[in-house]
Amino acid sequence: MGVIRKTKAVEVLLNEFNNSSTAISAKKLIAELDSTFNKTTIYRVLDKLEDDGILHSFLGKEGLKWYAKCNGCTASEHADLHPHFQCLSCGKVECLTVSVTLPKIPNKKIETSQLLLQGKCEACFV
Amino acid sequence: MGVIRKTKAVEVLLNEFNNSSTAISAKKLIAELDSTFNKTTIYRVLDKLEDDGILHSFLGKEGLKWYAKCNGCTASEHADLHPHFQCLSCGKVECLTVSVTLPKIPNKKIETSQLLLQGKCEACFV
DNA sequence: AATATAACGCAACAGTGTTGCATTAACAAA
DNA sequence: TTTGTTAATGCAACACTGTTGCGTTATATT
Ligand SMILES: [Mn+2]
Ligand SMILES: [Mn+2]
Ligand SMILES: [Zn+2]
Ligand SMILES: [Zn+2]
Repeated sequence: MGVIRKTKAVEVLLNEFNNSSTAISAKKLIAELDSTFNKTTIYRVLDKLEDDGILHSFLGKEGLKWYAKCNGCTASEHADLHPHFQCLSCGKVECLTVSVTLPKIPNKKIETSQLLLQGKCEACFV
Repeated sequence: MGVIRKTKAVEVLLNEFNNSSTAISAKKLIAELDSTFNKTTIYRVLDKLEDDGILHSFLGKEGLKWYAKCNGCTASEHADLHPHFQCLSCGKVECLTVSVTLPKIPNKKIETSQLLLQGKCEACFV
């Protein structure tokens, strides 16, 4: 991939992620930017930014697709093996910087994994 | 919940799970039983069996819904906190009986978690 | 300025799962 | 066994997230 043009949509979406400390769902971006960009454009830009190693994606509750900024990823190597957290009260989703020790599974070759923790974020469980 | 009638659909679906050591996706059940039951019926029976603590569900690759037999769950208490494995070659999905040690997350109250391991099953990585 | 083509908007579609409603079947009571 | 209650079913239409094809527009290069 690569060769990405600096269009309005790319600029606006990158801004969203640079100004956010949390992950953002495609659904929310579409809702917010509905009047500015077609949803197809949003999906395509997110796809491309992921291909280019700028964003990574994962599935949250109900199979919704979430995106967040990558940390030192390139188009050829994605290292988004960290777990994610989703608050069941406010819906906020974050990348966690802790590392998980995966269980040893005999007779299986584990290539990747996804861990989604759910519960209450600091603001919600007081 | 509870008060479940022993209908054909319930019987057939329970049989599917009793004869399978792996998890089964709603998608596959619908494809297989298409000529026998309406997909709505299948979805509803699966829902109900889950409510009654007989099956548990989780999301696999691409957000597809998978079901598997529960082990000592009741309608009031579901303990399906085990991880799941999905083979990226043959698509097979299993419940894993290992226990995961969740990372300690400060300032968050973890209530539940989902760990999906992906890779190659024994039959596929030879 | 002219050109190449990536990115866009739009409409239609794909796939999984849900809902409303009339009909049928399970089960208990008579 | 017959009757009555209502859970379960089939069907069609829908909801929702995400995708595809294609003609048009905008970006970047020459
Ligand atoms: Mn992340
Ligand atoms: Mn399981
Ligand atoms: Zn919260
Ligand atoms: Zn396999």
